[in-house]
Amino acid sequence: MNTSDKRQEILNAALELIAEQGFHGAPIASIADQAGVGTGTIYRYFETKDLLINTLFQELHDTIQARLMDGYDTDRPVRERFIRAHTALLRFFVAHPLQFRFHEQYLHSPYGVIFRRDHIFGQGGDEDLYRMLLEEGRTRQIVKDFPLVVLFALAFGPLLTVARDHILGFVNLDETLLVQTVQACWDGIKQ
Amino acid sequence: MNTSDKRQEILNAALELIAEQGFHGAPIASIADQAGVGTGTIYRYFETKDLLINTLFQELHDTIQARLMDGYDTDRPVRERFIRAHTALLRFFVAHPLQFRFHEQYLHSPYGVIFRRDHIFGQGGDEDLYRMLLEEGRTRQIVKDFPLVVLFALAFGPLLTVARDHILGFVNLDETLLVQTVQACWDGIKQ
DNA sequence: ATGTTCGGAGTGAACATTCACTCCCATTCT
DNA sequence: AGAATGGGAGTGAATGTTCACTCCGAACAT
Repeated sequence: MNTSDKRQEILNAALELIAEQGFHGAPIASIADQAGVGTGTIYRYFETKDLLINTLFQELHDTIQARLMDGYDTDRPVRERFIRAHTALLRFFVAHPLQFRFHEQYLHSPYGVIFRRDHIFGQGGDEDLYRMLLEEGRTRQIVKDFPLVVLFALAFGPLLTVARDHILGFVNLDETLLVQTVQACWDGIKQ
Repeated sequence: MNTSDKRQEILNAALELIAEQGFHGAPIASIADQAGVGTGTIYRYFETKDLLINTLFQELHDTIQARLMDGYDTDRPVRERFIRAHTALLRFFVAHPLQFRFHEQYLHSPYGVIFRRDHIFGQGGDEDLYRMLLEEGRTRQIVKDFPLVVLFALAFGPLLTVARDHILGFVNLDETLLVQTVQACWDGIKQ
Protein backbone atom coordinates (compact mmCIF):
# COMPACT_ATOMS: atom_id res chain seq x y z
CA MET A 1 0.00 0.00 0.00
CA ASN A 2 1.60 3.27 -1.02
CA THR A 3 1.26 6.68 0.54
CA SER A 4 -1.72 7.94 -1.39
CA ASP A 5 -3.59 4.67 -0.80
CA LYS A 6 -3.45 5.27 2.91
CA ARG A 7 -4.56 8.84 2.61
CA GLN A 8 -7.49 7.66 0.52
CA GLU A 9 -8.33 4.89 2.98
CA ILE A 10 -8.53 7.46 5.76
CA LEU A 11 -10.76 9.74 3.71
CA ASN A 12 -13.04 6.84 2.78
CA ALA A 13 -13.28 5.70 6.36
CA ALA A 14 -14.18 9.20 7.56
CA LEU A 15 -16.74 9.56 4.80
CA GLU A 16 -18.42 6.29 5.65
CA LEU A 17 -18.52 6.82 9.40
CA ILE A 18 -19.71 10.42 9.28
CA ALA A 19 -22.28 9.59 6.63
CA GLU A 20 -23.69 6.67 8.59
CA GLN A 21 -23.33 7.85 12.18
CA GLY A 22 -22.90 11.61 12.02
CA PHE A 23 -19.96 13.55 13.42
CA HIS A 24 -20.61 12.10 16.87
CA GLY A 25 -20.12 8.60 15.56
CA ALA A 26 -16.77 9.28 13.98
CA PRO A 27 -14.06 9.69 16.62
CA ILE A 28 -10.49 9.47 15.35
CA ALA A 29 -10.11 6.02 16.90
CA SER A 30 -13.03 4.67 14.85
CA ILE A 31 -11.82 6.29 11.65
CA ALA A 32 -8.41 4.71 12.21
CA ASP A 33 -9.97 1.28 12.81
CA GLN A 34 -12.16 1.54 9.76
CA ALA A 35 -9.21 2.65 7.63
CA GLY A 36 -7.00 -0.10 9.01
CA VAL A 37 -4.32 2.29 10.25
CA GLY A 38 -3.11 3.49 13.64
CA THR A 39 -4.54 6.66 15.09
CA GLY A 40 -1.18 8.36 14.84
CA THR A 41 -1.02 7.70 11.12
CA ILE A 42 -4.00 9.95 10.50
CA TYR A 43 -1.99 12.86 11.85
CA ARG A 44 0.77 12.16 9.37
CA TYR A 45 -1.67 13.00 6.59
CA PHE A 46 -3.92 15.60 8.22
CA GLU A 47 -2.85 18.19 10.73
CA THR A 48 -6.13 18.11 12.65
CA LYS A 49 -9.45 16.34 12.48
CA ASP A 50 -11.08 19.54 11.26
CA LEU A 51 -8.65 19.70 8.38
CA LEU A 52 -9.41 16.10 7.46
CA ILE A 53 -13.11 16.85 7.36
CA ASN A 54 -12.68 20.05 5.40
CA THR A 55 -10.47 18.29 2.89
CA LEU A 56 -13.04 15.56 2.48
CA PHE A 57 -15.75 18.10 1.77
CA GLN A 58 -13.63 20.13 -0.61
CA GLU A 59 -12.74 17.07 -2.67
CA LEU A 60 -16.37 15.99 -2.80
CA HIS A 61 -17.45 19.46 -3.81
CA ASP A 62 -14.89 19.54 -6.61
CA THR A 63 -16.03 16.14 -7.85
CA ILE A 64 -19.63 17.28 -8.01
CA GLN A 65 -18.79 20.54 -9.76
CA ALA A 66 -16.80 18.60 -12.34
CA ARG A 67 -19.72 16.25 -12.89
CA LEU A 68 -22.06 19.14 -13.48
CA MET A 69 -19.73 20.83 -15.94
CA ASP A 70 -19.49 17.61 -17.90
CA GLY A 71 -21.67 18.01 -20.97
CA TYR A 72 -22.70 21.53 -20.01
CA ASP A 73 -23.42 23.57 -23.08
CA THR A 74 -23.90 27.34 -22.86
CA ASP A 75 -25.71 27.36 -26.17
CA ARG A 76 -28.75 25.43 -24.93
CA PRO A 77 -31.74 27.28 -23.44
CA VAL A 78 -31.64 28.15 -19.74
CA ARG A 79 -34.45 25.78 -18.88
CA GLU A 80 -32.76 22.85 -20.57
CA ARG A 81 -29.43 23.57 -18.90
CA PHE A 82 -31.09 23.80 -15.52
CA ILE A 83 -32.99 20.55 -15.95
CA ARG A 84 -29.85 18.76 -17.12
CA ALA A 85 -27.66 19.99 -14.30
CA HIS A 86 -30.30 19.37 -11.67
CA THR A 87 -31.05 15.89 -12.98
CA ALA A 88 -27.35 15.04 -13.00
CA LEU A 89 -27.02 16.34 -9.45
CA LEU A 90 -29.97 14.38 -8.12
CA ARG A 91 -28.79 11.24 -9.93
CA PHE A 92 -25.36 11.68 -8.39
CA PHE A 93 -26.77 11.89 -4.89
CA VAL A 94 -29.07 8.93 -5.40
CA ALA A 95 -26.17 6.88 -6.72
CA HIS A 96 -23.80 7.99 -3.92
CA PRO A 97 -25.71 7.91 -0.66
CA LEU A 98 -22.62 8.10 1.55
CA GLN A 99 -21.39 11.18 -0.24
CA PHE A 100 -24.81 12.74 0.04
CA ARG A 101 -25.19 12.07 3.72
CA PHE A 102 -21.76 13.46 4.46
CA HIS A 103 -22.43 16.51 2.31
CA GLU A 104 -25.65 17.14 4.21
CA GLN A 105 -24.10 16.73 7.66
CA TYR A 106 -21.31 19.08 6.71
CA LEU A 107 -23.55 21.80 5.35
CA HIS A 108 -25.71 21.75 8.45
CA SER A 109 -22.78 22.02 10.82
CA PRO A 110 -20.85 25.15 11.76
CA TYR A 111 -18.41 24.28 8.96
CA GLY A 112 -21.31 24.61 6.55
CA VAL A 113 -22.27 28.11 7.57
CA ILE A 114 -18.76 29.31 6.81
CA PHE A 115 -18.76 27.52 3.48
CA ARG A 116 -22.12 28.98 2.50
CA ARG A 117 -21.12 32.49 3.46
CA ASP A 118 -17.98 32.31 1.36
CA HIS A 119 -19.92 30.77 -1.46
CA ILE A 120 -22.74 33.28 -1.55
CA PHE A 121 -20.72 36.40 -0.97
CA GLY A 122 -17.54 35.19 -2.65
CA GLN A 123 -16.30 36.86 -5.80
CA GLY A 124 -16.75 33.57 -7.57
CA GLY A 125 -18.39 34.11 -10.91
CA ASP A 126 -17.14 31.50 -13.30
CA GLU A 127 -16.67 28.59 -11.00
CA ASP A 128 -20.31 28.28 -10.02
CA LEU A 129 -22.50 26.92 -12.75
CA TYR A 130 -25.80 27.46 -10.96
CA ARG A 131 -25.05 31.05 -10.13
CA MET A 132 -24.36 31.89 -13.77
CA LEU A 133 -27.38 29.93 -14.91
CA LEU A 134 -29.85 31.54 -12.54
CA GLU A 135 -28.50 35.05 -13.05
CA GLU A 136 -28.81 34.64 -16.79
CA GLY A 137 -32.33 33.26 -16.47
CA ARG A 138 -33.32 36.15 -14.25
CA THR A 139 -31.91 38.74 -16.64
CA ARG A 140 -33.84 37.17 -19.52
CA GLN A 141 -36.98 37.08 -17.37
CA ILE A 142 -37.20 33.31 -17.69
CA VAL A 143 -36.87 32.77 -13.95
CA LYS A 144 -38.47 34.80 -11.18
CA ASP A 145 -37.03 38.17 -10.26
CA PHE A 146 -35.91 37.11 -6.78
CA PRO A 147 -32.59 37.54 -5.00
CA LEU A 148 -30.12 34.86 -5.95
CA VAL A 149 -30.22 33.34 -2.49
CA VAL A 150 -33.96 32.76 -2.72
CA LEU A 151 -33.62 31.18 -6.16
CA PHE A 152 -30.97 28.87 -4.71
CA ALA A 153 -33.34 27.96 -1.91
CA LEU A 154 -36.16 27.20 -4.33
CA ALA A 155 -33.89 25.11 -6.53
CA PHE A 156 -31.89 23.22 -3.93
CA GLY A 157 -34.29 23.00 -1.01
CA PRO A 158 -36.58 20.42 -2.58
CA LEU A 159 -33.76 18.58 -4.32
CA LEU A 160 -31.77 17.97 -1.16
CA THR A 161 -34.84 17.14 0.89
CA VAL A 162 -36.05 14.58 -1.61
CA ALA A 163 -32.58 13.06 -1.96
CA ARG A 164 -32.41 12.63 1.80
CA ASP A 165 -35.83 11.05 1.99
CA HIS A 166 -34.92 8.64 -0.77
CA ILE A 167 -31.68 7.64 0.91
CA LEU A 168 -33.41 7.20 4.27
CA GLY A 169 -35.92 4.94 2.52
CA PHE A 170 -38.88 7.24 3.04
CA VAL A 171 -39.65 7.24 -0.68
CA ASN A 172 -38.37 5.35 -3.69
CA LEU A 173 -37.11 7.76 -6.32
CA ASP A 174 -37.26 5.78 -9.54
CA GLU A 175 -36.17 7.36 -12.80
CA THR A 176 -39.66 8.71 -13.58
CA LEU A 177 -40.18 10.31 -10.20
CA LEU A 178 -36.66 11.71 -10.23
CA VAL A 179 -37.28 13.52 -13.50
CA GLN A 180 -40.67 14.74 -12.31
CA THR A 181 -39.12 16.10 -9.13
CA VAL A 182 -36.51 18.07 -11.05
CA GLN A 183 -39.30 19.43 -13.25
CA ALA A 184 -41.15 20.52 -10.11
CA CYS A 185 -38.03 22.36 -8.92
CA TRP A 186 -38.06 24.25 -12.16
CA ASP A 187 -41.75 25.06 -11.70
CA GLY A 188 -40.79 26.74 -8.45
CA ILE A 189 -38.25 29.12 -9.97
CA LYS A 190 -39.59 29.76 -13.45
CA GLN A 191 -41.29 33.07 -14.17
CA MET B 1 -39.03 31.38 41.51
CA ASN B 2 -41.40 28.46 41.52
CA THR B 3 -40.97 25.02 40.04
CA SER B 4 -42.32 25.66 36.59
CA ASP B 5 -40.26 28.84 36.28
CA LYS B 6 -37.09 26.87 36.75
CA ARG B 7 -38.12 24.24 34.28
CA GLN B 8 -38.83 26.96 31.75
CA GLU B 9 -35.53 28.70 32.43
CA ILE B 10 -33.71 25.47 31.68
CA LEU B 11 -35.62 24.95 28.45
CA ASN B 12 -34.97 28.53 27.37
CA ALA B 13 -31.28 28.25 28.15
CA ALA B 14 -30.98 25.03 26.16
CA LEU B 15 -32.90 26.55 23.26
CA GLU B 16 -30.67 29.59 23.15
CA LEU B 17 -27.39 27.76 23.41
CA ILE B 18 -28.24 25.03 20.92
CA ALA B 19 -29.68 27.56 18.48
CA GLU B 20 -26.62 29.77 18.65
CA GLN B 21 -23.82 27.27 19.05
CA GLY B 22 -25.19 23.92 17.98
CA PHE B 23 -25.33 20.79 20.10
CA HIS B 24 -21.57 20.91 20.64
CA GLY B 25 -21.86 24.33 22.21
CA ALA B 26 -24.46 23.32 24.76
CA PRO B 27 -22.95 21.12 27.45
CA ILE B 28 -25.02 20.67 30.60
CA ALA B 29 -22.69 22.96 32.54
CA SER B 30 -23.33 25.84 30.13
CA ILE B 31 -27.06 25.25 30.08
CA ALA B 32 -27.06 25.36 33.88
CA ASP B 33 -25.04 28.59 33.90
CA GLN B 34 -27.27 30.23 31.34
CA ALA B 35 -30.37 29.16 33.24
CA GLY B 36 -28.94 30.34 36.55
CA VAL B 37 -29.27 26.93 38.25
CA GLY B 38 -26.87 24.20 39.32
CA THR B 39 -26.15 21.29 37.02
CA GLY B 40 -27.82 18.92 39.44
CA THR B 41 -31.04 20.88 39.23
CA ILE B 42 -31.40 20.11 35.56
CA TYR B 43 -31.60 16.44 36.44
CA ARG B 44 -34.42 17.14 38.81
CA TYR B 45 -36.53 18.22 35.85
CA PHE B 46 -35.18 16.03 33.06
CA GLU B 47 -34.00 12.48 33.43
CA THR B 48 -31.30 12.80 30.74
CA LYS B 49 -30.01 15.45 28.40
CA ASP B 50 -31.60 13.62 25.48
CA LEU B 51 -34.95 13.83 27.18
CA LEU B 52 -34.48 17.55 27.76
CA ILE B 53 -33.77 18.09 24.09
CA ASN B 54 -36.63 15.91 22.94
CA THR B 55 -39.01 17.73 25.27
CA LEU B 56 -37.83 21.06 23.93
CA PHE B 57 -38.48 19.96 20.39
CA GLN B 58 -41.83 18.44 21.18
CA GLU B 59 -43.06 21.61 22.88
CA LEU B 60 -41.85 23.73 19.99
CA HIS B 61 -43.53 21.42 17.53
CA ASP B 62 -46.79 21.61 19.43
CA THR B 63 -46.59 25.40 19.54
CA ILE B 64 -46.10 25.58 15.80
CA GLN B 65 -48.92 23.15 15.07
CA ALA B 66 -51.23 25.21 17.26
CA ARG B 67 -50.22 28.38 15.43
CA LEU B 68 -51.00 26.79 12.10
CA MET B 69 -54.37 25.54 13.24
CA ASP B 70 -55.27 29.01 14.39
CA GLY B 71 -57.57 30.49 11.78
CA TYR B 72 -57.47 27.35 9.70
CA ASP B 73 -60.75 26.91 7.84
CA THR B 74 -61.55 23.69 6.01
CA ASP B 75 -64.09 25.48 3.88
CA ARG B 76 -61.54 27.61 2.03
CA PRO B 77 -59.92 26.33 -1.19
CA VAL B 78 -56.84 24.13 -0.89
CA ARG B 79 -54.58 26.72 -2.44
CA GLU B 80 -55.68 29.42 -0.04
CA ARG B 81 -55.29 27.15 2.97
CA PHE B 82 -51.80 26.18 1.86
CA ILE B 83 -50.71 29.76 1.27
CA ARG B 84 -52.08 30.81 4.65
CA ALA B 85 -50.46 28.02 6.59
CA HIS B 86 -47.15 28.37 4.79
CA THR B 87 -47.10 32.13 5.24
CA ALA B 88 -47.85 31.77 8.93
CA LEU B 89 -45.09 29.18 9.25
CA LEU B 90 -42.48 31.28 7.49
CA ARG B 91 -43.51 34.35 9.50
CA PHE B 92 -43.18 32.35 12.69
CA PHE B 93 -39.66 31.26 11.82
CA VAL B 94 -38.61 34.75 10.77
CA ALA B 95 -39.99 36.17 14.02
CA HIS B 96 -38.40 33.42 16.16
CA PRO B 97 -34.89 32.82 14.92
CA LEU B 98 -33.78 30.89 18.00
CA GLN B 99 -36.68 28.52 17.67
CA PHE B 100 -35.96 28.07 13.99
CA ARG B 101 -32.26 27.40 14.44
CA PHE B 102 -32.98 24.86 17.15
CA HIS B 103 -35.65 23.22 15.03
CA GLU B 104 -33.22 22.93 12.15
CA GLN B 105 -30.37 21.51 14.23
CA TYR B 106 -32.70 18.95 15.72
CA LEU B 107 -34.15 17.79 12.43
CA HIS B 108 -30.69 17.32 10.95
CA SER B 109 -29.42 15.28 13.87
CA PRO B 110 -30.04 11.60 14.56
CA TYR B 111 -33.03 12.70 16.68
CA GLY B 112 -34.53 14.17 13.54
CA VAL B 113 -34.38 10.99 11.51
CA ILE B 114 -36.42 9.20 14.15
CA PHE B 115 -38.90 12.05 14.33
CA ARG B 116 -39.30 12.15 10.58
CA ARG B 117 -39.79 8.41 10.33
CA ASP B 118 -42.51 8.44 12.94
CA HIS B 119 -44.06 11.46 11.33
CA ILE B 120 -44.17 10.15 7.80
CA PHE B 121 -45.14 6.58 8.54
CA GLY B 122 -47.13 7.32 11.68
CA GLN B 123 -50.85 6.64 11.81
CA GLY B 124 -51.34 10.32 12.42
CA GLY B 125 -54.15 11.61 10.29
CA ASP B 126 -55.90 14.41 12.05
CA GLU B 127 -53.03 15.96 13.90
CA ASP B 128 -51.04 16.92 10.83
CA LEU B 129 -52.52 19.81 8.93
CA TYR B 130 -50.16 19.65 5.97
CA ARG B 131 -50.68 15.97 5.40
CA MET B 132 -54.45 16.42 5.19
CA LEU B 133 -54.10 19.46 3.01
CA LEU B 134 -51.73 17.91 0.51
CA GLU B 135 -53.62 14.63 0.35
CA GLU B 136 -56.85 16.48 -0.32
CA GLY B 137 -55.20 18.63 -2.99
CA ARG B 138 -53.78 15.56 -4.66
CA THR B 139 -57.13 13.78 -4.69
CA ARG B 140 -58.77 16.82 -6.26
CA GLN B 141 -55.93 17.05 -8.79
CA ILE B 142 -55.04 20.53 -7.63
CA VAL B 143 -51.53 19.48 -6.59
CA LYS B 144 -49.19 17.13 -8.43
CA ASP B 145 -49.76 13.40 -8.25
CA PHE B 146 -46.55 12.69 -6.34
CA PRO B 147 -45.94 10.63 -3.22
CA LEU B 148 -46.67 12.60 -0.06
CA VAL B 149 -43.01 12.64 0.90
CA VAL B 150 -42.04 14.38 -2.34
CA LEU B 151 -44.80 16.94 -1.90
CA PHE B 152 -43.48 17.62 1.60
CA ALA B 153 -40.00 18.09 0.16
CA LEU B 154 -41.25 20.53 -2.48
CA ALA B 155 -43.24 22.49 0.08
CA PHE B 156 -40.81 22.55 3.01
CA GLY B 157 -37.42 22.35 1.31
CA PRO B 158 -37.46 25.90 -0.04
CA LEU B 159 -39.25 27.32 2.97
CA LEU B 160 -36.73 26.06 5.49
CA THR B 161 -33.77 26.93 3.30
CA VAL B 162 -34.96 30.47 2.80
CA ALA B 163 -35.74 30.90 6.49
CA ARG B 164 -32.23 29.79 7.36
CA ASP B 165 -30.65 32.14 4.85
CA HIS B 166 -32.69 35.01 6.20
CA ILE B 167 -31.71 34.26 9.77
CA LEU B 168 -28.04 33.89 8.86
CA GLY B 169 -28.28 37.28 7.17
CA PHE B 170 -27.70 36.00 3.64
CA VAL B 171 -30.90 37.63 2.44
CA ASN B 172 -33.43 40.04 3.88
CA LEU B 173 -36.91 38.56 3.75
CA ASP B 174 -39.23 41.52 3.90
CA GLU B 175 -42.98 41.08 3.81
CA THR B 176 -43.17 41.24 0.01
CA LEU B 177 -40.43 38.72 -0.59
CA LEU B 178 -41.83 36.44 2.08
CA VAL B 179 -45.19 36.29 0.36
CA GLN B 180 -43.57 35.78 -3.02
CA THR B 181 -41.48 32.94 -1.67
CA VAL B 182 -44.52 31.15 -0.31
CA GLN B 183 -46.20 31.63 -3.67
CA ALA B 184 -43.17 30.05 -5.35
CA CYS B 185 -43.45 27.04 -3.01
CA TRP B 186 -47.00 26.64 -4.20
CA ASP B 187 -45.84 26.85 -7.82
CA GLY B 188 -43.63 23.86 -7.12
CA ILE B 189 -46.42 21.60 -5.93
CA LYS B 190 -49.45 22.76 -7.89
CA GLN B 191 -50.64 20.63 -10.78
C1' DA C 1 -38.62 18.94 63.20
C1' DT C 2 -39.44 16.93 59.07
C1' DG C 3 -39.69 16.81 54.29
C1' DT C 4 -38.55 18.82 49.83
C1' DT C 5 -35.79 21.20 46.56
C1' DC C 6 -31.05 22.87 45.15
C1' DG C 7 -26.44 22.98 43.88
C1' DG C 8 -21.80 22.04 42.57
C1' DA C 9 -17.75 19.23 43.61
C1' DG C 10 -16.80 14.67 42.30
C1' DT C 11 -16.61 10.58 38.99
C1' DG C 12 -15.64 7.75 35.24
C1' DA C 13 -15.98 7.49 30.36
C1' DA C 14 -14.80 9.30 25.93
C1' DC C 15 -12.36 12.31 23.23
C1' DA C 16 -8.43 14.62 20.14
C1' DT C 17 -3.84 14.86 20.05
C1' DT C 18 1.08 13.62 21.08
C1' DC C 19 5.35 11.19 21.22
C1' DA C 20 8.66 7.66 22.10
C1' DC C 21 9.25 3.92 19.78
C1' DT C 22 9.37 0.07 15.88
C1' DC C 23 10.21 -1.51 11.46
C1' DC C 24 11.10 -1.43 6.72
C1' DC C 25 13.78 -0.38 2.90
C1' DA C 26 17.01 2.48 0.22
C1' DT C 27 21.55 3.90 0.40
C1' DT C 28 26.30 3.49 1.69
C1' DC C 29 30.17 1.03 3.15
C1' DT C 30 33.47 -3.06 3.18
C1' DA D 1 27.58 -9.36 -2.80
C1' DG D 2 26.56 -8.83 1.88
C1' DA D 3 26.58 -6.00 6.01
C1' DA D 4 25.78 -1.71 8.27
C1' DT D 5 23.42 2.56 8.61
C1' DG D 6 19.92 6.26 8.30
C1' DG D 7 15.58 8.15 7.64
C1' DG D 8 11.01 8.38 7.66
C1' DA D 9 6.36 6.14 7.62
C1' DG D 10 3.64 3.86 10.94
C1' DT D 11 1.95 2.96 15.59
C1' DG D 12 -0.88 2.92 19.94
C1' DA D 13 -0.33 3.77 24.86
C1' DA D 14 -0.26 7.90 27.45
C1' DT D 15 -1.97 12.65 28.26
C1' DG D 16 -4.86 16.31 29.41
C1' DT D 17 -9.34 17.92 28.62
C1' DT D 18 -14.31 17.81 28.37
C1' DC D 19 -18.42 15.75 29.05
C1' DA D 20 -22.97 13.73 31.15
C1' DC D 21 -24.39 12.36 35.19
C1' DT D 22 -24.41 11.40 40.60
C1' DC D 23 -24.74 12.29 45.34
C1' DC D 24 -24.88 14.30 49.63
C1' DG D 25 -24.89 18.33 52.44
C1' DA D 26 -27.10 23.04 52.44
C1' DA D 27 -31.06 25.85 52.13
C1' DC D 28 -35.68 26.37 52.41
C1' DA D 29 -40.57 25.43 53.31
C1' DT D 30 -44.26 23.87 56.23
